[in-house]
This record gives sequence, structure tokens and C-alpha cells, in this order.
Amino acid sequence: MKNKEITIYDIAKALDISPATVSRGLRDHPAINRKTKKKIMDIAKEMGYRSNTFASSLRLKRTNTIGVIVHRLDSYFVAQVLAGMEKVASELGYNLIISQSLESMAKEVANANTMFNSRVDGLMVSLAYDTDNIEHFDVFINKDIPLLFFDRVAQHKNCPTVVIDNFKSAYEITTHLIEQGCKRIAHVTGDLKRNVYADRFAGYKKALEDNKLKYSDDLLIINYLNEHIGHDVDASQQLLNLSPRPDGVFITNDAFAAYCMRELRLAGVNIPQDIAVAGFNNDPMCELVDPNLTTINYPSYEMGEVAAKTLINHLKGESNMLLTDSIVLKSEMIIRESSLKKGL
Amino acid sequence: MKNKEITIYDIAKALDISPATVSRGLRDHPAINRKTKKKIMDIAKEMGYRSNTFASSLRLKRTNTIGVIVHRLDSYFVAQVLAGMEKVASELGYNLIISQSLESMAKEVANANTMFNSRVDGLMVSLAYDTDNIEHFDVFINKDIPLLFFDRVAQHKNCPTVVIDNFKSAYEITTHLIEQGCKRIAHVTGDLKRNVYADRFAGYKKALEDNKLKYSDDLLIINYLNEHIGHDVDASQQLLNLSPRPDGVFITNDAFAAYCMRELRLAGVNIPQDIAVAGFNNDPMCELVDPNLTTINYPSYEMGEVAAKTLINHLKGESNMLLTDSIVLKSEMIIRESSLKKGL
DNA sequence: TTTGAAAATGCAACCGATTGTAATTTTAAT
DNA sequence: ATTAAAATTACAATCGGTTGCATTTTCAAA
Repeated sequence: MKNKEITIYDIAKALDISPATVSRGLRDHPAINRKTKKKIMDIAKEMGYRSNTFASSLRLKRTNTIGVIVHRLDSYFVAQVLAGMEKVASELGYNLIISQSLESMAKEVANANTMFNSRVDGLMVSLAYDTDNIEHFDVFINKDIPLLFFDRVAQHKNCPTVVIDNFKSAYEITTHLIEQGCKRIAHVTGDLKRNVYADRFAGYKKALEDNKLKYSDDLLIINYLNEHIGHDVDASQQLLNLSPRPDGVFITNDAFAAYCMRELRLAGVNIPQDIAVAGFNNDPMCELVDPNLTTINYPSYEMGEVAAKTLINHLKGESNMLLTDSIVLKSEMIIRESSLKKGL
Repeated sequence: MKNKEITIYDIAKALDISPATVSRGLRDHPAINRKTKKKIMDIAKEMGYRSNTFASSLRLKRTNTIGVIVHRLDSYFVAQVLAGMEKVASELGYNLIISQSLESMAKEVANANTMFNSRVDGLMVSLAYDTDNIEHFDVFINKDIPLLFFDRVAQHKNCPTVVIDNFKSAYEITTHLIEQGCKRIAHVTGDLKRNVYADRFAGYKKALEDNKLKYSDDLLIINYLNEHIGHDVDASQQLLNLSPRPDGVFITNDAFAAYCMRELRLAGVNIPQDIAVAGFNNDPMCELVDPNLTTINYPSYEMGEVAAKTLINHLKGESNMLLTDSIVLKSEMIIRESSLKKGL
């Protein structure tokens, strides 16, 4: 008895009206009389009715569900973005299905397929570390399922992106290091296939140029930016082995910057006197490490909100996101001790 | 044209057989001839068929979807648990719907309702900070939708739990502090409504007793354990204001312990000489702060795997989780500098 | 009271996969 | 070649909500 689900047919029978009327009444259709609606609503609540989403989805061919693929859940930035997305989605009546690629393109492909088979109404993606082609998203494009990239984006027809100006932020923070007296600034970053890293690298390089500092390839250290990774020959060793040693370093990820700072200090390096350090993201960790980490604050929660809002407005037909190429959010530098060679 | 979905009827027509045979063939039903199956599979792939989950769910009354409610996504521990769950779930053909309560019971109730309306086949929950009754999960129990708690659990009829032995771990780490010479050990923890905090408190207290140290209520500091919270009168201030000052503190959350360590050091306290500090969880942050943080390692990924496996095996009828009261995973102390007053 | 338009409701088909049971075909034994 | 048993396949109803169109009801104007 307790497992009996109430359907619109049960309600129809109880009120001696047709299921069609019940259906319309529940969805506030204008053709249904006010009083009838009231009766339907009341008895629906009383009987504990809940709409069967499958029946509805089957008929309507939509799911009110949005897929999200992120590189990893275990990241302050990602968690914030998801929180923003979830808030907007739940307000607007959408569910979120979340999966992580764990920085692997193979898993990303698998996730995309799962999302496709789950028939999400739309998809939001931040690419994995090593994704070097995005054909696995073609199925969405081909079926006109709206697709949006955020943060780690790719150019793809009909796909708007939500990003920050990585070039500008990197330029700004590199300039800050230079202003603090750094003459030889290293750059630790991720695979340059990803826009975020490529753009930051470009900004870093431009700042050096504009300040007549020479760039050389040995200053560029490509790393997986994962602080949990094995402690073999890693970025911090490479930094220490540079000759002459750098007097500043711009690391495009706070968690990894924190890890590097620890290694540098273990090697007897003073921060910021010997080497000034700047990170990226404004992870709360910045204020927990010693010295506190200079970084770029990233509007992560807002990025999630904007992405979700854009996609859902498009789904609801309230705006056409295909007309948008990209949405760029504001970001800002936050100066802390790790870069202050000469004070503020 | 490109939006045309292939159904089993299309396949049936193409092969001039019945849809029923196609359905059975696709699902590898034993009554279907090997060759017929092959033909069906081949043409299905060729035509780009994908099963319509709604039609299937509507008919079968299940969704192959499991709900997860966590207190917050932005936590190393939670992210690890989710990763473990996701791995198991995707291997066994289940999708995950994830939502966060943000430590608010109201949001947890809303999430539970959403999950219920999404008709998840099962639900896994780690309770919010301030949840003080769990009636919002009754609907699941009443409909025989399996429910499982992990980490922050509650006693509820027919709900197995997956946990670690918080009492034992707390006892162990408190004893360690005592062995290091601490005589007056404070305890910073969360709301004692939550089992994890209550059990750890009990373990801490028992360790004091067994070592003839006296406990008094002023040593107990209840806090929201959120390192992002406002910097007003918080736990670290309370610690500093204790008189006499404690010489050790056991904080039940690494992120917050790191935050406290920073505040203590800013106040001129030497760690571990003046105050030894121990945390809980083995967040990677432990190795990034200075000094490195002594803690309890928590098998988070495995906890996710075990929880998901337990629930799914139950759903598949391969085992009956209702016979299980709780599954306790191993945890272990990791000693680092923050507690080593006298070395190892 | 009649009438016609507007408002409200009902009918019935449809969405696509599943499954008990009936019907057909194949296989093997007589 | 006959036939019963076994192996395959087909039929048709079902899951619950939605919607175009037909039908009925309401209500005000004639």
C-alpha cells in the first residue's frame, strides 16, 4: 500500500474529471477554470501526488537536467563554480548531473557520452588537462543540444564561453613582481594546450617584454600542477636548479604554489626575499600558508552563476546564447606577503 | 533530419522483426538467437541508436540514478568520497546526482525533496552541520528507497552507515598529545549533534581520564570549523584567552586547524613548543602548512567506494544492506611536526 | 427563449521500452 | 516422414503525462 504512486488518473477519478484536465490544471494551463484548478491542486497535495518525470520527459523530449563536466571536484575553484551553478539551476527548476574527468581526456569522452545518453538538455564543460580535440562534443552540436564552456574553454562552433581575462591578469601580476624588483621571473604553469595556461603564459611574456626583461625557455616550467603528485623531479626542483636562480616565480595555481613554497623553504630559500612568489585563483589556502600568497582573485561562484544562467535562459528561449561568443568576468590581483620584496 | 532519434521501432522495421525482439536483443536476453542479436547490435550501432531512458524508466520504475547529499563540495574529504562513489557507480551502470546542503538543514530538506522527486533509486547522505531531525528522509524509507548514511550519520531505521571509528581515532591522537607532554589539552570541534564530533569528543575525554588529566568544559570549543568564516571572536581567540593557556589542542578538521595555527602564530605562539596541534582528516594542506600538521588519515576515497558498492549491490539484489548496521573503515594517525614537542 | 461565441473539459493518440503469453519455427527423436 | 519438445519470435498491453481537436458547458446578448 505504501508504495502506491498517485497519478493524474487517480486524481481524475477522485474528482470525476478527465486526466487531461488534471494535467492542465496542475500545470496552470489558462484554459482551466480557476476553481477546478484549486480542487486539483488541493487533492493532489492531499493524496501526495508527485509528477512522474519520465512520463513527462518521454512525451516532452526534455529532462530539465543539465550536465556539468569538470576536471576535478577536489578543487576550491571548481567547488565554488558548482555551488554557483547549483544555486541558479535549482532556482530555475533544473537539476544538475555532475561528473569529473580527473584530467583525463579518455574519462572526459566517457563522461560526455554518459551525459549524452542521459539526454541532458544542455552541457557545461571545463576541459581536462590533456584534451586535445573536442570531437566528443560533436554529438551535442549535431543534435542542437546547447553546449557551453567555462574557464578551460575551447573554440567550437556554436559554443559560448565564460572566462576571465587570463592574459590581463597574468600581465598584471607579472608586472607586480617586476615592480617589486624581480629581474628573473620563472613561470610554472600547466599544459599550454589549455587556454587558461596559454593566455597566462602570453600575459607573463608580454609583461617581461614591456619591461625589457628577457625571456628564455628555461624559465618556463610545465607541470601537472597537482600538489598530490609524486615528489620526484618536480617543478620546485627545476626552479632550484635554474642557473642563475630566479628571483621571482609566477605559478598559475595556488595549491601548487603552496606546495612549491614549502619545497623552496625546505631548500633554504627565503620568500619573498630570495624568490618572490605569486599564485593564481585566490584559494583560501593563500591565507594559511606562510608567507601569505599573492594571487589573482577569480570570481568562481559568479562564473558558475553566469554560465548556468546563460545556458538556462537559452533553453527557456528567453535569450539566444548562440549569439554570444564569450562572457568575460572581472578578476583582480590580491597582493600578499609572498611577493612583497619591498613592501607595498 | 539530424535531430531524428532512432528507436527500437526503427531498428525493427529495418530488420523486419518485432520491436520486442529488438528490445530483448539489445539487452542480451537469452531467448534471442545469437545471430539475431548480432544483427540487432550491428544495425543499432550503425543507425546511432541510443536507448531512451525515460521510456525505460517509465516502464521499469527505476532510474539507475543514485542521489548524494553532502554538506559541501568544497572539501578535500568530500571530493575524495565523491570520486570513489563516482568510480563505482559508473562501473556498475549508475549515474550520480550530487547536491550540497551547505551545512544548512533547510537546504538539506530541499535537496532531499528534489532527490525524491527525481526518483533516485537510492540515496547516500552525509548530514549537514545543524540537522537535528531527519524526518525529511522518511519519504524514502516509506517508499522503500534504500538510504545510506556515510561519515556524518544518524540512526534511522533501515539505514546502514559507513563510518570510521571516530572515538578510537580521537582517543589515539589525544593520547599521542599526552605522550608528548601535554598536560592541558583543548578540543576544538563542531556541533556535538553530529556523531563525528560527539564521538571524537568522547574519545578525547576518555583519553584524558585514562591518563589522569582533568577535563573541564572551558577546554571545549565548539566552532563552525569553517576556515572561510569571519575573523571575529573565533576559536583561536578563545584558545588564546584560556587561562592558563593550553599546551596542546586537538582540532577536528585540518583546514580549520591550519587556520588556527596561523592565528596562533600571529599571536606569537610557538607550535609545537608552546601549543602542540593535532588535526583530523589528512587534508593535503597538512603538508603545506608550517609546521606540518599531525592528523588522522581518513580513507575517504574508499569510504565512497564502499558506500556506493553497498547501496548498488542492494539495489541489484545481490546483497541485502538492511542486514548491515554499520561498516567501519580503518583510520590511522599520522604524526608530523605540529605535535612533536619531544620528537618521535 | 433562442443563439452564438467564448470558456471549459474530454477524447484518444502518442512518446519508446518492456514483458507475459501466444504463436511460430527449429530441432531432434521416433 | 511424423511429432513432441525446445528454441525463437511476435502480439498487445502497459507505464503516466501531454496535446490537437472535438465536444460540452456557460453566459451574455438578441
